[in-house]
Amino acid sequence: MKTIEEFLESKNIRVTAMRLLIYKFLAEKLVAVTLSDIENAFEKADRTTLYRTIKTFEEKEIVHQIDDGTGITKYALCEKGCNCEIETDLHLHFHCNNCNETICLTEHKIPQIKVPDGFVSENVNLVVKGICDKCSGQ
Amino acid sequence: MKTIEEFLESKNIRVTAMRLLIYKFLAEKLVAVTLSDIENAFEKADRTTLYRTIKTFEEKEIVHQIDDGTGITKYALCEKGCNCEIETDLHLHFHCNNCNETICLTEHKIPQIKVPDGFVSENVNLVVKGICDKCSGQ
DNA sequence: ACAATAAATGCACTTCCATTGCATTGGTTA
DNA sequence: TAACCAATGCAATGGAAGTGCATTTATTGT
Repeated sequence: MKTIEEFLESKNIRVTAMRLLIYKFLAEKLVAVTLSDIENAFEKADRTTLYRTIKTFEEKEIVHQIDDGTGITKYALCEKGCNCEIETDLHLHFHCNNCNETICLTEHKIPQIKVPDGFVSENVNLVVKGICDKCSGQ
Repeated sequence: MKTIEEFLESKNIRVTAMRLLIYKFLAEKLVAVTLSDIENAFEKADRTTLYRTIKTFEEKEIVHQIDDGTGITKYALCEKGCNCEIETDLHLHFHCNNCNETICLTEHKIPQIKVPDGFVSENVNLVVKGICDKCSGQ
């Protein structure tokens, strides 16, 4: 078990206090978060720093971006099993219409999608919307 | 074969010059368009009018909205076979990373997606990204 | 045909998120 | 320790979505 510091360094990400905090915040969250979510969690930090930190994490492939159709970009840590750097690795995101949370269903792989002749598929974005387990249990 | 006027009236949409123009514009396009696309096509018209016209078309279910992950909402006319008013009717959208166009693949239905226990699926958004037939033929 | 009514349009404005430029701070390295 | 480069913070911009209100246009009833 590596420390977070070691992990970040192994990904060529310089370790700073802010980055550690943001990484921990993402790690605690089980759902994808927006920039504003992070902003609200760290009122002291500047929005730009958070933005650029996330972008750095994205470039270094420890975070991936999720477009769940709410119009606001969300981000989540890549987990074991998430090979989002491999374009053909496709997993599912679930957006709850009730609590508005978006969850990575890393273990749910997407079936191969057929496209018409002449089309080349490089990437697939699949978002299922509905009611999540927490909300449906109410 | 109904005229456009008759068609709009059958959907309880009042016919105006602007609406006819916008409808024809959408009908000519084989791809989904953004509000800005429409705006550029009709420089005389106000953006608000275009915006509200599209919203009206959407409400009356002759246009559907597409979220292709570019961050900009696109719209396309519903075609025969597109029953987008039925939430379980799901068809595929293809976004070309080369020409940036988004196409409705109405005839390609989405396979049933399994979600974990406790999750209720109401709606699915599936966008395949890659290279379209026109661009791949180059 | 005309007045009353309702819908459509146009203009101005606001909000929200994403993104960039630039100056400053802070950490690394020669 | 000086020089350098990356990270941070502040300010500002841009783009898209959405709203309020006044005006124009169309519809309806008398």
